[in-house]
Amino acid sequence: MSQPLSSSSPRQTLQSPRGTHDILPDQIAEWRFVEETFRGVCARYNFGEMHTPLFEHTELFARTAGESSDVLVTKQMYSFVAPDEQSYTLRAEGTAPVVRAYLQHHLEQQGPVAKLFYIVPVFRYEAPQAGRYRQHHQCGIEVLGASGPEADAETLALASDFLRALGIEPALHLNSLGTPQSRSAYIRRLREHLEPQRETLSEDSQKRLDINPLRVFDSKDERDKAALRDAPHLLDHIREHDPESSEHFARLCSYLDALNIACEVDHNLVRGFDYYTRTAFEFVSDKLGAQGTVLGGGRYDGLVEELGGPPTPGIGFGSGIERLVLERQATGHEAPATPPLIAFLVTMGDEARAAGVPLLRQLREAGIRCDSDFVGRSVKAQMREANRQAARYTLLLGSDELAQGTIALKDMEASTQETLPRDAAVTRLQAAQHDNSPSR
RNA sequence: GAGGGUGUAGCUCAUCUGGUUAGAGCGCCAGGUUGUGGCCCUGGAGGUAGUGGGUUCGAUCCCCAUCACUCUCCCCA
Repeated sequence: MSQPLSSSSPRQTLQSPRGTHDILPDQIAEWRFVEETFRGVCARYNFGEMHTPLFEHTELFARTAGESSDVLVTKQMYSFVAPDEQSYTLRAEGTAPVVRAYLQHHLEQQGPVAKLFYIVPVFRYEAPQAGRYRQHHQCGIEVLGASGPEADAETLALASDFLRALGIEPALHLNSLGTPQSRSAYIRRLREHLEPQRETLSEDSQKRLDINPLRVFDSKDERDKAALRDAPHLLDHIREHDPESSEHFARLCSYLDALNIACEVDHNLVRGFDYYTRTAFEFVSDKLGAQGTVLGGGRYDGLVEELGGPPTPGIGFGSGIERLVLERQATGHEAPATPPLIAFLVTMGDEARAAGVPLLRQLREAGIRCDSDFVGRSVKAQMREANRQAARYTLLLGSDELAQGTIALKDMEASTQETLPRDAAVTRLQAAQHDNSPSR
């Protein structure tokens, strides 16, 4: 296809940047459906929608990504220096900006718990792949101020309802990460277990062993899996040494049971950063290849402090809209049809064409969804267009009708046509529009 | 960042081991009706074969590079 120009040929067309995508009119219904479904579920759970800026001070994401992490900070962020010589970064994840706003606007003063949701684009410089893009869109929620497992249950109930409303049922994977204290004790144990087998690990995992041994669990390499086969499980360690987290997990499980939400404990489900605590979960599809996580989240009781706020527990999730759409397509779902075009105006001759301009406006003012030809095509072509647009009715305006102050109204399905006064036609179309409007 | 696959009209694809003006279906436009759609018929527009090099008498077809897409590792949504 056409190529991005390399400076000299101004006539070549540009493409959207790698890993970004346009969403065209024929796909927008599906997107809207996902977004509106999410808004609807959030409304029922009494979450408040919010927007945050597309870019933030780089420091915000640098802090949540952790100084030690080579993941986000080094290469994966879209950072730029503005004319004020400060470094800014395009939203690299959903949670940090919300927490920043929570602190900045003192939402904690409005009550003990803040329940927030958002639908936003997220930018990361990654190698594009199926279900992984450089700009993707996330819908997510954050519950700030509640530490008990009820908040975890609320979060998972909302997530589950959302996915169910979309008609998809990915598997819920659940784990507990304990607290930074119990986790670091566990990491020591894990390191002791893996260190002797160092040579048998994959190259990646040998590095992980030094930086964050927990991450070895992420690996799909058979050698790593073998090394982990009889490694101690984080959850077992927590059960033995972290009674509070253990209790939290047990109660959450019983809530999920009461909510009829099936889940499987996944000992390989881990997170890299210190501010993650206890509950971690992912809804994973088996139809999406390597990027199967359709919704992921967990508890982050240490994050608000990390961002300079008072100790505040938090839990939330993010869900990739692109992946939700892929999953729905993979399971044969289609967005509800958009409301039909009620009327298409066909004009004959210059005079009628001119008269059509105000007539169209009158129809729109009457609430009628209608359209017309804009390139002066033949009547036949205009009729074809009306048919292509699946218009319920065609309005025909020519010199005869013009002279009589009437208009011809053709029912495209029944193929019947009658000539009637303009106002009568408008009234008729209004009724048709009403019948075809989605009942609310 | 590493590795594999792909790249021909708007879309989906042909073009048989490199050989004259690169084809089809769908879509689009127009005609078949002085003012009328869906079906049908006819005609038309639209491609320097992603791009740039190379090999060759000759390349859509072979080689190299580059770009894009795609899949996997990695990571996450």
